[in-house]
Amino acid sequence: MGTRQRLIDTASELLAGEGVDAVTLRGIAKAAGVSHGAPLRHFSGRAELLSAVATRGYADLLARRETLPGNSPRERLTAACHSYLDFALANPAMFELMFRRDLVDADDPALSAAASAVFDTFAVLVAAVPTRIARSGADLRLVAASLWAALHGLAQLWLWGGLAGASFAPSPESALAVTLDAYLG
Amino acid sequence: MGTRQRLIDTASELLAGEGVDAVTLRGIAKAAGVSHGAPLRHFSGRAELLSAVATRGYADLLARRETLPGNSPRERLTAACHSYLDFALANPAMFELMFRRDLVDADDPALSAAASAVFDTFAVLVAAVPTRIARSGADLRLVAASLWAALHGLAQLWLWGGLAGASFAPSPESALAVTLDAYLG
DNA sequence: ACCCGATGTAGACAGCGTCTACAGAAGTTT
DNA sequence: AAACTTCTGTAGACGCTGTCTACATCGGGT
Repeated sequence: MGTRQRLIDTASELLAGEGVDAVTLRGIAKAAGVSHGAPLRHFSGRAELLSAVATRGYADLLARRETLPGNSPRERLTAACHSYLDFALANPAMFELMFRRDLVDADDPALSAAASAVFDTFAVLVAAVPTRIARSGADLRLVAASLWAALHGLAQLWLWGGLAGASFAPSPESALAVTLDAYLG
Repeated sequence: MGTRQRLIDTASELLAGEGVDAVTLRGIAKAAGVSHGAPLRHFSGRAELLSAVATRGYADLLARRETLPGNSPRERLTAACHSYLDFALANPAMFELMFRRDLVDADDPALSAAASAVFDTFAVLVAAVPTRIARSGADLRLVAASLWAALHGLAQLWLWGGLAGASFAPSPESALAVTLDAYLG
């Protein structure tokens, strides 16, 4: 296995184990057993290495779409929504990295392709379900974007800690149920 | 005006003008005309200073709720939703700071109070509107959280750049319209 | 008049990303 | 086979960051 791939693997493990702050070039290099300057032989800088990590994150997220349970399009869509939230809650650091513009090279073609693929497959799932909103004549891509944003905000706010507030303590699933009801009910 | 307040003001201007990366203790100190160690006389560290800045951000966001146009509760709710999105798009750096756990002290009581106030007033607005979902018997606080998350995700994804993708270029307003239709339609 | 806490300054330290100089290994060309 | 070039890794340096400490200064209370 080449050093480049080991750096990506090590960075992924470090990310999952220690959080996004621990993913430093020097820390990755040390964890991978190379000198602090070695990563720059394989990546132009930190952003490029983290982009490779984030790209794998999008790929993992997309892989969950391959085996969605459910017989009807509607069931598969709700399964996809659950899988998005599950991914974020199970891999909070990776999820954060994937949407941190300052840590990642937004112009990386592999990264944006992986991100687009995630959205595109989601849009396909949405288009297959005759939602109430779709019947109103709205652009289906727009509906998909809106629902995706709702999911994303749910994951983000939950990880942020704002939805576990004081007097009322909902579970992520219950909030998701309300969201899905709004769009699909 | 005390040095402490000037530091907060300078940091806010720096944040709005140069982005979240530019908000460094040393940069703020220089822009405020004091030595690099002076901020530590007024704040325990960077997180505490940025928490004060973010707290003002939540206060500004809340202030927009004071003068919402619209005669009916429903109109005021949609106005509040628009104002949330407008705030995020008009103050992207502040919006990012407000939800960056790593930059801010989550245990700061003033900060969490300001954040809670924003959500609470929103929940009040939601409770005043007889949405289709509310009629289904769901917890109104849960509905408010779900709608807030949808708004938040819309703002976040738009600033991230993911919603302005390739073949279809929606405006934030059109996406918001779909979201509002899902919850209120 | 004395003291002491509050405020600000300057210097130091470790850690960070990145650049450069250098060394060896590997492969290619002549 | 020899020479040269490219790839890969190391070590050190630089400027930046947040934070800590030592020192000066100033203002009010005893």
